[in-house]
Amino acid sequence: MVLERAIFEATLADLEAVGYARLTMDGVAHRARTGKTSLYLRWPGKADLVAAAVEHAVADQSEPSDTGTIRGDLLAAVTVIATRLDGAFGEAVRGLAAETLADPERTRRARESVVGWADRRVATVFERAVRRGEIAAASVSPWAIRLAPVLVTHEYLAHGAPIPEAALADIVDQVVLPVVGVAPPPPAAA
Amino acid sequence: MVLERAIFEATLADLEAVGYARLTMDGVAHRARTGKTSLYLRWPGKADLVAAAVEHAVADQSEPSDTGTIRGDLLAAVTVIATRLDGAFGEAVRGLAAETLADPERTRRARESVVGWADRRVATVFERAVRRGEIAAASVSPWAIRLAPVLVTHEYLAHGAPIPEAALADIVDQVVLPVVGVAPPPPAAA
Amino acid sequence: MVLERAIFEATLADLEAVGYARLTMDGVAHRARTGKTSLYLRWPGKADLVAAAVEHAVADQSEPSDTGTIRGDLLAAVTVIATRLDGAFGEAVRGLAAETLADPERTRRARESVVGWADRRVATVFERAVRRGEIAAASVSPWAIRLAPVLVTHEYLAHGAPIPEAALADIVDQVVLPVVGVAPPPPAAA
Amino acid sequence: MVLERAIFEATLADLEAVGYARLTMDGVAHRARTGKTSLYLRWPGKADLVAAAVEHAVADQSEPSDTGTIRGDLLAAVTVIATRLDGAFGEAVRGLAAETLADPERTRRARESVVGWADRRVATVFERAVRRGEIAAASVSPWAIRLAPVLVTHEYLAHGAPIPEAALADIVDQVVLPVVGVAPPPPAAA
DNA sequence: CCTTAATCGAGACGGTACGTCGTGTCTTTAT
DNA sequence: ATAAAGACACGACGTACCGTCTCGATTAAGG
Repeated sequence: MVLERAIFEATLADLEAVGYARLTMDGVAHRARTGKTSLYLRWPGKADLVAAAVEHAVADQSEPSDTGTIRGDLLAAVTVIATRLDGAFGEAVRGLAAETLADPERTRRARESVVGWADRRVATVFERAVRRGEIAAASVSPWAIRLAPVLVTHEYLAHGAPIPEAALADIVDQVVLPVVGVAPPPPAAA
Repeated sequence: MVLERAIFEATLADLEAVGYARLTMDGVAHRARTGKTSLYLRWPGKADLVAAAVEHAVADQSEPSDTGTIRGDLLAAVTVIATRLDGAFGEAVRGLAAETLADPERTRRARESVVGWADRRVATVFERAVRRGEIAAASVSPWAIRLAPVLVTHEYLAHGAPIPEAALADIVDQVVLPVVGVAPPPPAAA
Repeated sequence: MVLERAIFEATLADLEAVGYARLTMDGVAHRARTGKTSLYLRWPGKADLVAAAVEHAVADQSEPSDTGTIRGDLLAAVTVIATRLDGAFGEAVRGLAAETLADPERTRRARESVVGWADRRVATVFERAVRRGEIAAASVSPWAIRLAPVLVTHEYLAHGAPIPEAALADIVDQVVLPVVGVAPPPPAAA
Repeated sequence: MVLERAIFEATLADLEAVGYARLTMDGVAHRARTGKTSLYLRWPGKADLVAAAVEHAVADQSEPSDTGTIRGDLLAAVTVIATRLDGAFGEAVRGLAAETLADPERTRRARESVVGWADRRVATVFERAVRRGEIAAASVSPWAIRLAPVLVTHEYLAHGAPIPEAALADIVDQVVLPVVGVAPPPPAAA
């Protein structure tokens, strides 16, 4: 297991260093001070390795910060997503978009995990807002939850990292808050 | 130019046949009955070629169909997007998400064009709805326009093609219509 | 080493089949049931591969046949040279004449080996003749030894294979024997 | 014809600059300030072009210098041959050894011309020696004539240019003079 | 003098081989 | 048994030339 951890770290480091497209199995093995054998014993290919490394990396979840308002919590959440995308995780997302894992079901799960962890954060934010009485429980649907993760991820795929703060605020104010029935704050005077 | 057209057609055909990941320059050249030289004379690599082929393919725009209501028009629009994604275009989207073109600015433009053409369709739908008085002009923002293309594209990237009709309807009813201030129809009894 | 042997055999077979100019690395690799990588791991290019294959092929030396007279022995020797030239070895000679190996010193050695093995055969013939008392030890110089191999090789380069027997006899009777001080036999009545 | 001359000069210049193996039709055309069309209109390929250029170059024959003795004349002759080989002509010889022209008969003639012009020089030297009474007319055979050109050319092919003067002297003293029945001078004390 | 044909330069084209790189399998050596 | 190390078969990459071709521009000869 210590080997597995070293491989994951090497994978993430290479993702960050050269990106998904130029990441090589040889390179990962070398950085992890092991041989390709050890990689192929565990994962059938590059895409599977990257998927595993990323799932491992997003596993450690801290509680989303509580700012007192749904808007503040959402801004905090999208900021976390945007920050993660600006690194190894983002590169993995690009790779998983393009390539197929050996097992189709595994592919589905890996792609799901790209936004899944972010979904859970947003869901927590919404639950808090319902408890606070800021939004109605009925307005919380899977689509409403997924909205923020998807839009931020798309922004990354289309325009790269880092995502400007203004875009994050727009996503929260012009899309997410209206969908859950909260009036966005008046735009600041330009 | 006749050669260029043949290359584009070969590229799209191969995208459809084997997908982006297994598309090869040799393969495209062979199908277009030309040599690799002619490809590299025009584009520096596979990603650039695919980007050009796709931009060429999405260029021919028909007018979005007018069903009489914003909901009908939106459903028609997302269906067109979903249909395009289930083919060469979709495969190109995957490739462009993962790979970088030779020129960064060109990369940005290519990625923009992935949803740009769909944006224009949705914008037309919204303009009609404003004229009909279904929605307020103020509720039409770039984010509102981009919403449908992004969500459909994400659905494709995450779950593959074809996208179920129910998902398309959900995107329209639960996200887009609320954001532009239209009450969605009551859910049909299951 | 078993792989190396297979590569040499494939190289010689292709030399014989298509000649030096149309021998390709791909072709050799395919015939040897290996990949180009394995070729380039060992030799920097086509010329080096062919040089190595030829040196390997001429390495197995049988004792020059002993006919009892210097003239008979020389005729046997030039016949062996001529026979070798009419095959893979001859094609390699053409290639080595025109192309340069990666390493200049290696080039010199490879070109030397083209006639070197034949020199050694002729030297043995001369030693026997000295022991028999047919020729004086003083008349055996490096130039006298090299004479036959060079003339036969030139005949091949200029007029191709197979070299007519009459030409071989002329080389022995009109050039080599006079140089070592043996009167050639009177020309057969035409 | 002025164009033809320019092409020949460009060919010889490129032979001298980069050697036969790396000479390209594009390169010659560019240096001659013409297009490839003009080359292929006249010669079917690189080997034919080089053969023609070389035949053109060796055409201008000066009378072999008369030093008063056969040995001096022979030394002068082999020096001329060695000098020519150390340049474009030598590179062409390498090419013609390896490659085949479009027309086999043409190939034969081209290869013949490599040593043919030198043969004629040596023949003249021998005629003079016969007139002087240095050698017997009977000892002048085609093989005796060809000996010097072949040995010098081989020395070039095997060891490259420039050929050391000592080797040229050895060829004359140890091989050619003995064959025509002239006792070579005693070796100089080292 | 004009025009009709030929030749030229320039370079795109279809194709073959090059030499390199990465993949995923397999073998070897050493625990 | 498992791990490191790396050789191996394979296939795609992007480049260089080949020999063919098309295309204007220029030149030359003939009406």
